[in-house]
Amino acid sequence: MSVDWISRFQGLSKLPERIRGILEGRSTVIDLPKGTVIFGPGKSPENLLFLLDGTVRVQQLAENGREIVLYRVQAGESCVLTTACLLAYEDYSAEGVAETAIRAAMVPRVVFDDLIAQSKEFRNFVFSAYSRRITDLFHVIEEIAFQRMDIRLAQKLLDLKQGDTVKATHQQMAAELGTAREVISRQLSEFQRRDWIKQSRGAIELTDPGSIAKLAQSEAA
Amino acid sequence: MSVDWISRFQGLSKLPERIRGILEGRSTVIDLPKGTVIFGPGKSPENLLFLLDGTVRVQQLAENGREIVLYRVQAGESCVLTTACLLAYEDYSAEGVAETAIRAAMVPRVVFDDLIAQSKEFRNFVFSAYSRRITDLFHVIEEIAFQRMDIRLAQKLLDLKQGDTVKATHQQMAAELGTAREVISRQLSEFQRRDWIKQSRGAIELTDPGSIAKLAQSEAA
DNA sequence: TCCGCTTTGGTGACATCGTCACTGAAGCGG
DNA sequence: CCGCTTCAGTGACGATGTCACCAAAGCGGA
Repeated sequence: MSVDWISRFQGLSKLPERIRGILEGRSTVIDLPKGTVIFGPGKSPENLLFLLDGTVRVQQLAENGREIVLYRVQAGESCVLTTACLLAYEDYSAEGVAETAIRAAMVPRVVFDDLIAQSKEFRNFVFSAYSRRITDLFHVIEEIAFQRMDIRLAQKLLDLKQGDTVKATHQQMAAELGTAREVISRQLSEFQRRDWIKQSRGAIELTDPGSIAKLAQSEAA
Repeated sequence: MSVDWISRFQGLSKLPERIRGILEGRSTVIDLPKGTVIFGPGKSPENLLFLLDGTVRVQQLAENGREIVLYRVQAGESCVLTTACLLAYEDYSAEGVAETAIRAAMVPRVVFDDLIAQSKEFRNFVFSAYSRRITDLFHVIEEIAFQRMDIRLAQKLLDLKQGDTVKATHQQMAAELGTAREVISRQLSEFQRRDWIKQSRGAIELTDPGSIAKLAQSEAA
């Protein structure tokens, strides 16, 4: 499995040749279909993943069926954080789902621990990944607690747009923001009334991204 | 500064003698008065702290003056997480404040990195601390996004009570839960109407902790 | 002791958000 | 075309957040 996937990772480019060798030699590249649950309640993986292609959505489920997206892991990042967490505390309700078909490098825990011990560069990569995630979580908390829903929705639309459309149902947008579907429906109706968007079943076309961006900026930190 | 503070840390008890020696020899025990800002925007410390006595409150400030308590670091835990974060991303608004007078062991970054490299036990301690914090943050997100305010307030009252009273102003309770003072005032009025509490300036006496606990449990995960 | 100031808490009015119940339209497979 | 499921729209109402303002409690100085 000696594919050169390491060079795709910004933070791993400075690894010494020897460490690169270990990481490359003892990892396995795997492909998983869209929708695969990478980790979740009662499903802690034995291996740590480095994401080569695709994205993983990490979300939290509540008892009442509501859910919220915490963050996404993009290609070139690692799932270290949540994975490591699960190893320590098994009893929480966050899960990671392959949002697209994904390709990832799988590294056994022992190898990971070994690399941490041996390479300062690898440590930097890992701790930097943790930091990124934690600041993401801080950001999520700040948004939920203090930001108006219309502004958050505007930001999310810009965040998720591909070209000038967002492919998502109102229910999915609600899950993104941790709110109820009805709230999304009303906000989108209002956006449509202002001619900012055109709605169709399962998709939202941004006809006036400028105005949306203006709203998204209006009180952002 | 060869005080034996390490034995106070549950997770460090299994450290090999050699590692203990390094940690003990290269750390400095310091005392800080109540209210000291340990870290915050534009104030990232050069050293990592292990908290021996007292508690540190980690909170986030929003633009509009609102704030929310993210978690507390108790004696026997380390501030590794947020400290490490700050080293990577300086631009966020969380800060750590000494909630009481505190005593802490200060470890330079280089020593910390060295210990990570050399000791598997130390790595376990650090990663376990990260995991704890991250699950805390997940919990905070879940509470903010999905839980009713009266339930959250009841939980917080039980959490913060010393004896049968909570010493805090309505404003401070609001900051604990990331809400507005008025909301706290109204909820507490309702609790008082039910004879669950007695209010006085800057303090809340829990006269019926049982009923409060019942509410706190009512929909908790 | 009284006065003036700050801090703390109380309240009404209103906007926003979450919940519930229900309706109807859009797609999809027979 | 029919029946089913999924998706979206809506009114009513309770819960929460915001704003403006007031009242009471403490506190320090005259």
